[in-house]
Amino acid sequence: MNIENSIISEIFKEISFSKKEENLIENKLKKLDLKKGVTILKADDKVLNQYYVYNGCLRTYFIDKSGKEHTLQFAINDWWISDYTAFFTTTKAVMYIETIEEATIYQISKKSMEDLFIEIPQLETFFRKKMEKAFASFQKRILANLAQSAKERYVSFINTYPNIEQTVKNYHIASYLGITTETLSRIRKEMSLN
Amino acid sequence: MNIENSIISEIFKEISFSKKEENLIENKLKKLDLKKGVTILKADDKVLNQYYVYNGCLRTYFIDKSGKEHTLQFAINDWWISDYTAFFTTTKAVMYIETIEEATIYQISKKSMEDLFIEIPQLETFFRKKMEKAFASFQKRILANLAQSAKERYVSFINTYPNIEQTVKNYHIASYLGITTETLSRIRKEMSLN
DNA sequence: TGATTTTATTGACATACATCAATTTTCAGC
DNA sequence: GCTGAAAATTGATGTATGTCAATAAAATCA
Repeated sequence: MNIENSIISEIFKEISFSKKEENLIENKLKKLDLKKGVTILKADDKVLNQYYVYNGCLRTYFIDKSGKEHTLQFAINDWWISDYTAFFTTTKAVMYIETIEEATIYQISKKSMEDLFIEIPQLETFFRKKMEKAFASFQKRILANLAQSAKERYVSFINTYPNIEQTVKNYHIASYLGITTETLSRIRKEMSLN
Repeated sequence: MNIENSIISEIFKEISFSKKEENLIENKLKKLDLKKGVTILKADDKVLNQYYVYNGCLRTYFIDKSGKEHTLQFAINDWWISDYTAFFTTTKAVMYIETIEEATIYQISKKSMEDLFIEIPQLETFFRKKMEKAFASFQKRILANLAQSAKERYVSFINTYPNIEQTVKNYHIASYLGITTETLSRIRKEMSLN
């Protein structure tokens, strides 16, 4: 088993492929080694790819009309990342994607995915299930925004991503939670007192 | 073509089925005629089904620990509705679903869907694409909550659902936008002055 | 290691929105 | 059309979080 095949079985660990299928997939994946602070997608770009994070950390963010950044998602090992709205609807990106630390990712194009879905139907099921999970986590996030205070959201954030504070800046977390860095700082202080 | 088949071609209008396939689907769908104010799903219920809204209006909402309701979604003609997080993960509901006005809906179970996906692969594609759209609208909603004021969110709400104000109560809209009815009332007043 | 830049913290004050209580308006059922 | 209940509005006031400015701490790099 060569390196690429072991990656394939790592990415799609739920599925076992024939040698032929593995080769098919292998030809569609492109490995990218990225330094910290690299932007791989900008607003208005065409969104042709999604990315599998092998290691490192990336984030997607949105810049609103007043110039403020809002983090939609962090992606670490074994997560998929893209501007999915644009990716699915074949419209232009509204999001930016950047590496927060050095990262190795695998790129796959929409076209390749559609081809693969025809050749290997289990892949469609695989991505449908990934989508279902991502959908569920977005739902949870919407409910959290509606029902919880900034402090409560911060607490569930650090429970959900226990090690992420070593990697990401406070202003990334604040922009994910929908608060300012000052407010986050005050919440952290208050928590450290109790 | 009997009544049921015309419903099937209405629900799955993008797909053309063989007679045999139509019969397969027909046997999995159950029609429900519901009065206004009927709850079809409660928190802690097992979520075995999703529902296609033929007409009328429903909403899914969440009750937080302080007893407040938060509307996640409205569903009108040609929308699918369920507590998807629970539906996908086969866990218990956290959401409630109720009719806001008289409605006709079609129920399909998770088990039936899985069976149908094997028999009719285009159905898996159909639902994957529905899921992608729903995912995109959730993403939009998260970004709106992060980036927009209550007034801006209200304006985009009435643009997205232009006729819904005739059907739903202000407190439904407020609970969808994450504000109180009083604040919504003040926003409406302010808008009527300009 | 020290210099410089980036990030985080703190304080004073502003503001959007919530809360509570009192009306007013709308709606449903008779 | 009348009556009571539900929904919406309004006013007074409270609070969580934002904004702006200053400083402190941490990270980067020559």
